[in-house]
Amino acid sequence: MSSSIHGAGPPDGGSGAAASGRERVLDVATRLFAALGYDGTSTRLIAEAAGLNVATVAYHAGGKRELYLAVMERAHRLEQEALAGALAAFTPDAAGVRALVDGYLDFCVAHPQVPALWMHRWLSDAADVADLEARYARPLIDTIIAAIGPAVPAGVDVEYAVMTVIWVTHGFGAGGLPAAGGERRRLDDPAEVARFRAHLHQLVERMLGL
Amino acid sequence: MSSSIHGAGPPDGGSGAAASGRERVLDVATRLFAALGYDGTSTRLIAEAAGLNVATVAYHAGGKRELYLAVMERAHRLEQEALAGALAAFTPDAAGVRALVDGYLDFCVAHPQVPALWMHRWLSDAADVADLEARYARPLIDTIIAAIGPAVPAGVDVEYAVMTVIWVTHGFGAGGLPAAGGERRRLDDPAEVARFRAHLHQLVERMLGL
DNA sequence: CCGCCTCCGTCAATCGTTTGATGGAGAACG
DNA sequence: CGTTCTCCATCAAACGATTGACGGAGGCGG
Repeated sequence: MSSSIHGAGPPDGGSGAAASGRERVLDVATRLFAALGYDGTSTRLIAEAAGLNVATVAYHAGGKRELYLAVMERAHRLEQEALAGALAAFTPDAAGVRALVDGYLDFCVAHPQVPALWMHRWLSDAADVADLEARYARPLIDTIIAAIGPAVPAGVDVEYAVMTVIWVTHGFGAGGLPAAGGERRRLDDPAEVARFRAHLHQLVERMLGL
Repeated sequence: MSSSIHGAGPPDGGSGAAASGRERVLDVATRLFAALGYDGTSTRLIAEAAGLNVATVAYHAGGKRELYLAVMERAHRLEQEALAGALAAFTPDAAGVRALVDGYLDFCVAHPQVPALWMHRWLSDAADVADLEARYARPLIDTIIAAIGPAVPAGVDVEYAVMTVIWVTHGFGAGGLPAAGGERRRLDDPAEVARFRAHLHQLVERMLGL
């Protein structure tokens, strides 16, 4: 009976309005889920961070699980669009691969929650999360493989090569380089990003023999 | 003490060893924390899986947080000892680096919870976890850097090169290669491990120019 | 007897969710 | 015009369930 609430739902289709209502809930939830994980984030915390009541969050999101899946879905779609844009100008040579890798790193810098969300999903065994992976992550990987295939010489495992770039980029984006004092150097430090970018360039070039 | 920690003991692959008391609690908690994360694991679930009462778990472990830190500490020490053993026979050349990488992958195969525990720690911002990282993870990284330094040519970022191997290996160990159906191919599939090993060999050789 | 281990019962706190009610923005109607 | 009615978004309060933790009692080998 209560699930009809989501069906009638927020009519805020136009993205012109300021972040309010469901949009604000989604934004706050994205940040919290990325930082604390699913189990570590409570609906009350989301509500408090959004300046709303617990019931209002449930009203807009339909429930914690639905909210989490909506957050993941939006993040994946964002990533998908960024990749599509980068692939539109792709050429199967060294420069093209470098631009593609650069684009993905830029995307992670612009949307720092994505690597963390992906990593949390990575550690989950839930069925609905696996479904999300089959519908978004796997096609994304396949798209990249199909595109860069012509630029990769024989003898290289293209699938694991793509996964290598993703794993390394997400490792840096979500965790960063652990420094001596216990702090981390990651996406919010431009100098560190530049250093990692140089490493990533060299890594991809040598891995693919370009 | 800690006889089962050393390599001579059971490879803790999964068959419930008949350890009792604190040892059993630690084993069960390791498996659950790795699979479900800290927030996703309840003390009652640990107790049930260990065939003990909730209060008994608390008696042996002192509390959930202490139990988690003890699990992490033991896992890190395990890793540290494995690394020390591998570094004892290390030679600063291509064969030595390959053997080192092989040894770490073997360790992750023998102790499949470690990559997942690492990844969960990677995503945490807790102070005691950061302390754990400063006391174990960072020294481990530094040890590897100091050892392989002579084998790495100029122009390669040794720190990120080491992190690359760790990120990729843990990415494969904890998450695996996402297949089309939503399932994953990871450490429990020997054929997939062999395929990943080949990729890892090639990756390290080319990355380091060996 | 004591010391170690285990369990039962219970606690306050927090979890995700639901309910009933409130105020406001429009549409419908007179 | 004013009045009435209907949504929509929000809230305070409470629900049952579960969380981590604790005190105290019982068993048991010494």
